[in-house]
Amino acid sequence: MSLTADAADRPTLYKRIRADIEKRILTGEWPPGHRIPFEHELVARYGCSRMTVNKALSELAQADLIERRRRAGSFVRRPQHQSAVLKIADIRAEITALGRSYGYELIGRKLRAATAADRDRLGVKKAGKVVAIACRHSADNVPFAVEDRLIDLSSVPNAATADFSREPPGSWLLHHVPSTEAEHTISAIVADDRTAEALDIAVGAPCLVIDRYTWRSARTITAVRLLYPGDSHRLVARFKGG
Amino acid sequence: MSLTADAADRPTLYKRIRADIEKRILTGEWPPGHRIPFEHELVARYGCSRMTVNKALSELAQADLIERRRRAGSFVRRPQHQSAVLKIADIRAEITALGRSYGYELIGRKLRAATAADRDRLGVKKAGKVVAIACRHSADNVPFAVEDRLIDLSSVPNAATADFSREPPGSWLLHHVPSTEAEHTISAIVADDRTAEALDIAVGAPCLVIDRYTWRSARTITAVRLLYPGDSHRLVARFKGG
DNA sequence: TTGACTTATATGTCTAGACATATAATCGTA
DNA sequence: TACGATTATATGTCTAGACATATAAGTCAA
Repeated sequence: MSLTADAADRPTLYKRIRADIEKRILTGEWPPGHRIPFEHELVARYGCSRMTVNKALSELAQADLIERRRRAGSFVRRPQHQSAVLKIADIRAEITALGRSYGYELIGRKLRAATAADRDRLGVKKAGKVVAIACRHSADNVPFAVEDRLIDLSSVPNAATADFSREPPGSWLLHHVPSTEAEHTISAIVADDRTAEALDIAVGAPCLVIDRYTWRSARTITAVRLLYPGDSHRLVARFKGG
Repeated sequence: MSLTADAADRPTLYKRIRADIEKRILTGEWPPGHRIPFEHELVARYGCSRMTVNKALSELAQADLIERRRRAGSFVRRPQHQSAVLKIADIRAEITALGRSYGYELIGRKLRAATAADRDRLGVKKAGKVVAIACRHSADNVPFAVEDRLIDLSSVPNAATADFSREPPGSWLLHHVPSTEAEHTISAIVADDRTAEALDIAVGAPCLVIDRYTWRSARTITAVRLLYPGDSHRLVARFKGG
């Protein structure tokens, strides 16, 4: 009765159930640890089948807002201790998203047998060939970031002949290597002579550093270090809920 | 037949379907844009009901791995342009997770009517009272981060009388204010005299800066700036899939 | 008190249907 | 050719059941 009669064009039922519960959690009405009603109670309250409330609760569980325990019930999870999520975008996308013009410039490219330092950076043990690339990204013709990259040719042989003078290696890899996993490390340094010159900032000025290490099913692909002027560049992360 | 007879103790069917598809996407066998089999085809292939394959596909859609379009089918989504997720943990948790001892020290606390600068920092227009707190976190008795925080008392009146000499304001807020939203900005600066002294580093040394602005349903709660020694502290972000 | 066994129950998964709905494709018409 | 109406179809949601399974709680004996 409540389904078609007075529903008008509200969201679907399971979404409304999910939103109802989410709201109570987010407002603190149901604090962490609180047991939310059993499925059969929600079935009675909303006058629907169990599959419908189950779908709502499953999605809340997937979003880590609640924890479900057999025989015991479903419980509001305690917040993940002020954790947040930061999106590190592709540089070109980042710049164009700001409505600025993107510029790219290859500084240097070398093909060589991996040195001990290279192997260390890539986290591989065996010797092999690598491409080392240095390049610069700019926004509205102002240096935006300098990139220092190593690509493992044993994983990406095509990279040996790729033309990085026009296409940034990041974009190239994105289009030539299927989905990968990556680990980022963010830190801060002060600019040395070379960095200062490349970024057109003062020696000793602060720089934000992003080190990204990328692999694909246990095979190292690439290691890259990005340097941004620390006072002008900012990474923004938003966090919502639980 | 295939369910109980030869299944042994493999994962449940819908999970297996989801994993099968996910694998093909991640290995590149089904590249971005590829149309994955229709539900009724998967029903035939796995010999199950449509609800089962629907559950698998719905979860893949929720994870942004595929896009579902009515009448057209389900398609592999193109990767989210090298975006990543970074967890910014609570400092105490961060330190104890590293197996180091956590130390906390209140440097200063002031209750005052909000100055123009305070209001700007909190993003509020009306005048009101605020608490300004300066404190320091340490790991194994070595300075780990200095914190400079502003709490809006019109949103959190209790904070006026809270004892921040033993409990860090971050933990206190976590326990006294229900779920909030936050925005983080990460940048780099060089240490000035005061910062250098507080962190026991050299003047001019690089520092990682996290500015966090927290609100709750359109009400500002707190604004905090955390300064970390840039060469020793690192934020690590992992990225998987897509 | 402790440990082993039993039972009750909430969640987990699944089915074989149903109708709703957005939209790609087709067809007819101006 | 271009546009508007129609149709076919894949997904979206939902039902009223079913059995599986982990486990909290109760029971009983050592």
